Amino acid sequence: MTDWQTRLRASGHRLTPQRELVLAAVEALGHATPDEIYAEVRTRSEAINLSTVYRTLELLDELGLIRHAHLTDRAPTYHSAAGHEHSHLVCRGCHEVISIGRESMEGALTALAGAHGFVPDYGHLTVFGSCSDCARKASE
Amino acid sequence: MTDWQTRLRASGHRLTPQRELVLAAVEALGHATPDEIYAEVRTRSEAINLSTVYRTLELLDELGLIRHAHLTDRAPTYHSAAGHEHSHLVCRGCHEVISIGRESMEGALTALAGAHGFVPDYGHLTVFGSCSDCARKASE
DNA sequence: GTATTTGCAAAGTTTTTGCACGTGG
DNA sequence: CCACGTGCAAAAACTTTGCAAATAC
Repeated sequence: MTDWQTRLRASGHRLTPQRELVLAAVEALGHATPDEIYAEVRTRSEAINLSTVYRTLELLDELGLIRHAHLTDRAPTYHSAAGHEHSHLVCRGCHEVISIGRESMEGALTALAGAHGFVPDYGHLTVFGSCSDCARKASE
Repeated sequence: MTDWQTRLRASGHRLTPQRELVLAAVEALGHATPDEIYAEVRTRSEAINLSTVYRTLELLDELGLIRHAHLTDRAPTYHSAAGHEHSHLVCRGCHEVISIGRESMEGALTALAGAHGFVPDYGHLTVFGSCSDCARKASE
């Protein structure tokens, strides 16, 4: 039995095809909105509804099997929690997304956060700004 | 003529009572959602519509007269750009908001961001996590 | 068998848009 | 005057919810 199956059962939830499909779609897509995940699942099977996608994402997020971050000012995006935990730098100009390993971001923020007794959620952290190209264009 | 009036005119926009009211409400409220700003303005005058609040907030944000950040997973909140630029630490447990001066956050992130040629928007940055109280409760 | 989960449809929330009227410069 | 801005109402985008039928275990 794989880890996600174990975790679902251990928390008193059931293994359903829909949950497996949603989890697979999130892992396949990298960073995706609920709508994109729904579309991806639909290409593989008709057997799912958008509300189920929302409910499933919420559940998988609670269980820590996936994570979400806010890569735009609007929709949340979900990604696998299987890989390394990471933060994001997002360019407002070109929407480039740079992933930063947790260790790097933790190294940068630990002292500041610690001074306030605060424990950051690195996997959820998104820093908006400008990438080098867009910063250069803006200053010209 | 005050600064905000100058900036509006200089960018080819007009001085209207609605814009003055929205700006005053944002400065009075600290951190507020569009809805809260609308409610605040309504207590002072009937002469405004919710769509105008949205359009005005967008304009004032573009002009740099106000700023917005995401203090919850949902609604954006607007605040004055007149005070010192700052980032936020937000506790997921109790929703406490800790403001961090730009200099402190910049000190923490400069090296990391610079390594990627990235220029962070400190005034928009929100770090979610747990405050000391909630972190302690969670670990018990 | 039965408690959980899903599909469906409907409603809720938040934000945007088109257009005629109003108004600042 | 007249281009810009506003109110209004409608729609769009996104998410949640109630309930009966389906299903994991």
